Amino acid sequence: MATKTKDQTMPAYEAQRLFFEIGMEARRRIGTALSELGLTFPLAHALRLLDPDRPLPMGELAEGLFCDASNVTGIADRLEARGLLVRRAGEGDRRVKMLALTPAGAKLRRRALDLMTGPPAAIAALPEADQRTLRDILRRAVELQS
Amino acid sequence: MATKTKDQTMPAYEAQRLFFEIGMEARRRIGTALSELGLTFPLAHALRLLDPDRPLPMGELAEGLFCDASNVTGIADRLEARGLLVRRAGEGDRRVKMLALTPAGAKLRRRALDLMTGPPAAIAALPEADQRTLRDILRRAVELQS
DNA sequence: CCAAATATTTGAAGTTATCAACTATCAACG
DNA sequence: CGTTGATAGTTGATAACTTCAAATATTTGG
Repeated sequence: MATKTKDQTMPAYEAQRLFFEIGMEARRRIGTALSELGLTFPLAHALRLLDPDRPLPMGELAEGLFCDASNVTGIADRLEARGLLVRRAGEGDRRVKMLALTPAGAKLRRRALDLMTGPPAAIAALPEADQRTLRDILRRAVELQS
Repeated sequence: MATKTKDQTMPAYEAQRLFFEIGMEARRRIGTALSELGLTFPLAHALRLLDPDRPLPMGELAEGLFCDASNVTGIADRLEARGLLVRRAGEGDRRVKMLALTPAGAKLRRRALDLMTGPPAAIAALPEADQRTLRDILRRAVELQS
């Protein structure tokens, strides 16, 4: 009978490899497009997490970015220097500073989001039936991992 | 009749969004695992592109990493300092330097590759039929984009 | 009130990135 | 030949990103 050694030809492995490849390509493409907006990945991810209608404490942004709080200081500095957000005192607790997008920030965020989640790369080329199937499978994958 | 505004509920868009989400999660997971090997993404990608059996000119590594040649100098420096590769003179053309993995480099490369393409994340949790379908669709996506 | 905990900032150090300038080598043409 | 121009790699400057440790300001709880 078959030994339990997971040989690398199993569908999961090839799927993962393809996933990796497509992801790398997408990352390159998005990175190039972002740099044309004057954005880097960290700045773009910060914008992504900043809801234009709901200021976010810096600490929560650090959580969302999975990075040290001290890192967020610099990121907020750069975004603030470009007029994309303002630091506001937290109500009730003057230790916290809320990051609030300016109109310019909200506008740039919209453009960055469109780049990041918008025009599908390899996926757009697929026939619609495949797109639907892919969506369904990825939905299941996301549910299962959580 | 339907206006041609691509509404964001089309399967391609949601599939792309899910793809993005799964990719981000995978990147975090892999980044953490790589750091336990003392590797960063650039170093790991460099290792990935270095075939243990075929030394690579530094310029070609720069192409593969989509970065400036001067960047590769530093990356090669760090890998060389750790005994993972050696610079060898190119045969015939003494301008080029070939990067050749040492046995230690080849060993660490294997471990990094296993992390990067190995244990599938969300995908492993899927039923095998889904994995097969996913693989087939991603294959088509890769073919179509090239 | 005082001590401990929390939110943010600062400073040091290392990695990554790009650009421009430099060195060394090669290739080719007259 | 020998100069001229291209090519491979390095170096130095500058900037962003990252983490850690230390400092500051504020809050919370005993």
